[in-house]
Amino acid sequence: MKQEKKKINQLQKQLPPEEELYDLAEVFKVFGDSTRIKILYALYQSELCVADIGEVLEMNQSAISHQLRILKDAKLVKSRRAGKTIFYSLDDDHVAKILAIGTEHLEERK
Amino acid sequence: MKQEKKKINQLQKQLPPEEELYDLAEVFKVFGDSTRIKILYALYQSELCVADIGEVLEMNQSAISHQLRILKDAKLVKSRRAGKTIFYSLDDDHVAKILAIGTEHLEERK
DNA sequence: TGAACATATGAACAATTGCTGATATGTTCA
DNA sequence: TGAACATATCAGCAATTGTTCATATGTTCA
Repeated sequence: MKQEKKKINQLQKQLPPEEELYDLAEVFKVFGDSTRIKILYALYQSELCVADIGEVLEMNQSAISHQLRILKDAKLVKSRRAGKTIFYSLDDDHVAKILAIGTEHLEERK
Repeated sequence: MKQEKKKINQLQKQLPPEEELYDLAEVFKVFGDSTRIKILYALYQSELCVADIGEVLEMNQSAISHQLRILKDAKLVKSRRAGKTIFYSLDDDHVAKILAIGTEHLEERK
């Protein structure tokens, strides 16, 4: 009993802080939607404006805009304005890495 | 215009197949919940039974069981029975890798 | 300035999700 | 076998999420 409690306590202490785990889950949540995954893959090929992404995914402008906002808040994409148009691109190379490992996992479990 | 259409078409073709992208999103969705992230981190330290996980996370048995089912379906954890008890552990090393890269991403965007 | 265009945002709705409490399944051992 | 224990599953609820439609914001150029 005593030993058991001790073990539980040890494990609890070894967990990263609550807030960090929460943030980590938040990042993955952003990857956890196929529309956003598609956007990320499209941007992996090339910088694109909102309208183009919409055409590639065959979805309306508003839906894309909403998802881009979420991706941007998560720092997965960045944007630059060129006149009326806003171009989006991947923010850092972690994005590609995460996609790659996810794919690897899928491959292996086949 | 013609060029534009062509570019869109190219991008569409370069995207991985719909189903693959969907599956990829499904995997990340599993990582996208803090309860499951906690379970994965706990299991990263040591193989654990359902009751112990419940104590570490301070959550009831039913909730843990449900999440373990989801993790198992996604092949992120595996289980072995020892009498009445069922021990869970991480299924493959991708899990740890994915957690690590996620954390890296969080670090850098601070 | 104001019309045209590109994008962002807000409200609303349907669908999905995580948790709870109750109960079912499976295992041990007296 | 049956009581005790460990885990799994089910139904139901509250909360969250993705999309749509309507509208707002921001930019260009005549």
